[in-house]
Amino acid sequence: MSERGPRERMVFSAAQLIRRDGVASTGMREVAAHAEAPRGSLQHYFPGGKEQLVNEAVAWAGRYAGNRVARFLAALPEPTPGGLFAEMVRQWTDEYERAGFGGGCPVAAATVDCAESTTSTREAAAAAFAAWTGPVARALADMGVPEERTTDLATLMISTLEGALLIARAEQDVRALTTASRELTPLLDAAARPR
Amino acid sequence: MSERGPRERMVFSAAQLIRRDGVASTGMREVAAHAEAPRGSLQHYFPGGKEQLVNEAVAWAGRYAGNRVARFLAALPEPTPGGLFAEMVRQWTDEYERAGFGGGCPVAAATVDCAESTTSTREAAAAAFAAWTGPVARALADMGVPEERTTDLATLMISTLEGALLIARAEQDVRALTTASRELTPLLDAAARPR
DNA sequence: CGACTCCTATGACCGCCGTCATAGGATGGC
DNA sequence: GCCATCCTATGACGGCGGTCATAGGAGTCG
Repeated sequence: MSERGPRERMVFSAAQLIRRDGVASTGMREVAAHAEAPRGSLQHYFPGGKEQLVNEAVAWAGRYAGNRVARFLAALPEPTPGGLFAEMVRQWTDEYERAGFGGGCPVAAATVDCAESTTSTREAAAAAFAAWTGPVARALADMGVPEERTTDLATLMISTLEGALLIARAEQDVRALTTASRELTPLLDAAARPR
Repeated sequence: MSERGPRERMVFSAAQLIRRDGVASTGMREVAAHAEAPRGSLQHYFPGGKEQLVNEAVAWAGRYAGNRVARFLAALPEPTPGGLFAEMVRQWTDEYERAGFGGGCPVAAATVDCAESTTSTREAAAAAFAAWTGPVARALADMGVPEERTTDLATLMISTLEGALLIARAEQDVRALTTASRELTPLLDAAARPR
């Protein structure tokens, strides 16, 4: 994950811990330890305190998810909406089967924990969802989905994925994820066919 | 909400606070205060501590969601899968437009906050999802959805709803919810038509 | 009246957390 | 050598949280 400076490591570690334990249960000391960064660097790099760190972690996650889209497309021999969604789902089923159900989506965690209490974090989460929805919608457009539906379908895909993630984690079973992919594929592919 | 004994009020209050602030940010003292119950009653009724209280709140939420399904069906002149989903979504859009985006789903909150740290709560969340999926699946069966698809479609509906809830809260906009309803309805209704 | 059970009340303990304050290196330019 | 800047290090503080311990009503039944 590109061993950059301690600052980036801390943001990355924060995202990892948040997606596992939630925002409130993730301590600053814990982030520093996980990043193998000095505790004193926290207040140096993040004078805005935990709020700033969390917001940057959320933003990082949004960018990461958005960037993944291009990689998924590259992996598909023939890009289809259903194929893209299947890849998005597969990223998670792979992780869960390989490493267990330890973590969910950090943006979801931040939303659940901070939506009501911390305005700036809620806004960061909204921005992260936007940074994710945008590339997905553009990809759908490239596949022939009419412009007026690209954003709606992208939102649907991400909604379904996020919800299935929750259920999969609760059940410790990828069932909800594979079901989501299977059931949604026909609808998505139908939207790409010119009518 | 049926002014029952203090015990039930505390469970109900816990669910309300959890869905607003998450599990970790909800204090026991806060629950007692919200329920207008004496603090000492907490350890009396919930000797298992916070874990027990949270688990009961999650279970309560699951039962509540499951029971709602019958009410939604009763409200529909002609029951259809899409109509049921629209009602499920409408419950949330109504709340958000009436009372603001203060709360999400308590089961989602518990999953995000406790899935990795507290096994019993994760199991309670899985049970809550099951208590919700069951009635939905049975309703779909009654509408003519083939048995082998009822559970899958019910899971899809709840996945999509949960994810859209997250996005709606982050954006403070019901857009994701209405989109989910609109885009999923054709797929759901198609499954009810005998082929 | 006494005893017993159920519930309430309150204060104390200990641990964790975010933050602040302060000082100690390190590095690079001059 | 010296200074400025950037980063690191560490201890302390105040607050809050869950839990425990202990005791105080409040009925009820014998």
